[in-house]
Amino acid sequence: MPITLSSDAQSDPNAPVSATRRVYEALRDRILTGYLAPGQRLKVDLLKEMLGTGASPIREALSLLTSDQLVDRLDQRGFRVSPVSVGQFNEILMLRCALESMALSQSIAAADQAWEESLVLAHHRLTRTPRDDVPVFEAHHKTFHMSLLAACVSPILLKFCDQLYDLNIRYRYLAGQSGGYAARDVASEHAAILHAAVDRDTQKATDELIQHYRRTGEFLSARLARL
Amino acid sequence: MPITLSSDAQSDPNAPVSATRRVYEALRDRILTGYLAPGQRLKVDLLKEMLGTGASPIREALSLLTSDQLVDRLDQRGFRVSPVSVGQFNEILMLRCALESMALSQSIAAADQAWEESLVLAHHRLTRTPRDDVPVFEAHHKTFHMSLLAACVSPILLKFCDQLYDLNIRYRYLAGQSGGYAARDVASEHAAILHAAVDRDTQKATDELIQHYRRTGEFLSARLARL
DNA sequence: GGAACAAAGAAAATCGAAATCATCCAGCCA
DNA sequence: TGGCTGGATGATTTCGATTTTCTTTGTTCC
Repeated sequence: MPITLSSDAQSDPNAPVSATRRVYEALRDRILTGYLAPGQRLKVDLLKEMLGTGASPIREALSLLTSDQLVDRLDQRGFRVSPVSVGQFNEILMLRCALESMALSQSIAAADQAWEESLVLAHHRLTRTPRDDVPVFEAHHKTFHMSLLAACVSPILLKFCDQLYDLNIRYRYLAGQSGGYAARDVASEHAAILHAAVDRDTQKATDELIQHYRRTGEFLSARLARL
Repeated sequence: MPITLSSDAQSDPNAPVSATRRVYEALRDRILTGYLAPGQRLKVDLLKEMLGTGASPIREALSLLTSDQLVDRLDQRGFRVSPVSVGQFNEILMLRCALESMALSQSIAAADQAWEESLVLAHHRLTRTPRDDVPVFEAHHKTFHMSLLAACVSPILLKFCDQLYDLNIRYRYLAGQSGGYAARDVASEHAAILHAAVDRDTQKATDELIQHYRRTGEFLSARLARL
């Protein structure tokens, strides 16, 4: 049983959720956490049994994951988990620095009180979650980073950032969670970003954010090189 | 019968192409050209009849188009063509300037002779195509712009640029093709970009490219405001 | 008269089976 | 011996039908 990342809250909790959505989220979790390994073939029959549903929702969910770059569609030859590479890891790092800088600047420029308060809240929850409660910690971590950008008025840019965040998470799981964060003072990096954002200091906030990503990137690179 | 944009050449021309891919390309053309109007509901039964195929390929193609931001999936209530707005048009313009600058810089930095030659070829074909042969002109126009970026070593960035290009095209069709290009000397703008790129003048090339987009953007904005 | 409710109709989502396609291996020919 | 053709097998893709869900309309009750 893979760990779940519990994402994308439904607007109406008791609304009937489609099988496609359930399968989509289940498969995404399994791919991000590495339970489904990079490069692994995704046979529809096996997934049917694994998830207890028919072929149609499976294929639709796989199609959705294709454009998230988490699944490759091999025309007429099925699906597979997208492979990973050091090159792609560096590419994601570069793009996150570039795009999240833009998004954060725009977010701070359009900031209001509600944004500021939800950001503080997200940070508080992050600090209060032990790192070893991986699913909850990861959920709060993503919420914090996305809250930083949330006031940005560019939905497409936000979608790109969200996608890149998810792509990056795979590499964090691949490198192994244990010891990864403990070795650095990540909490103070988060706090520095938070304070700069709350102070509306665009330059400092984007600098701290990029430094945060670069440090994590160097750390993960070293670990990934050993795989 | 909508105009076709004839995209995405198959690697093997006589390979059996899946119904899903056919439907995907057909629907994408119809959405980009405006044959399927923004906001219009996409009933699977109607599309089945229109494209002469079953529900599964239709739904899969619609799922793929969802992540291209050309189709909205309304959970349990079907699909619709993504709506358009002036705000989104400006957002796309902003993002294209930012992302294509990055991609073009990287492309020129990694440029080799093969890239340069395919770029010259793409430009030549563009200049030799009359503007009123819309499908061919549009295909060559996209090929030229993508050729500029083609040496960029960041596939994800290229995918984002490609997606934004397609999103933008919708607005060009919406504003109406006739008179749009004739009113400006677009050909010389393309030539300026080409020469700067061939000269490996990164600064000039990105400047010209951004100016090209901004001028087109202003022109289209004026026309879209009248709709 | 208005609102809540219920039933009928339409549409979407899903399932199970049939058709299509790729792969693999044996047999054959050069 | 090496390469090619041709069928058998397993997987993918697709279709037709069923089930579930949403929407609309008509009704009843305040």
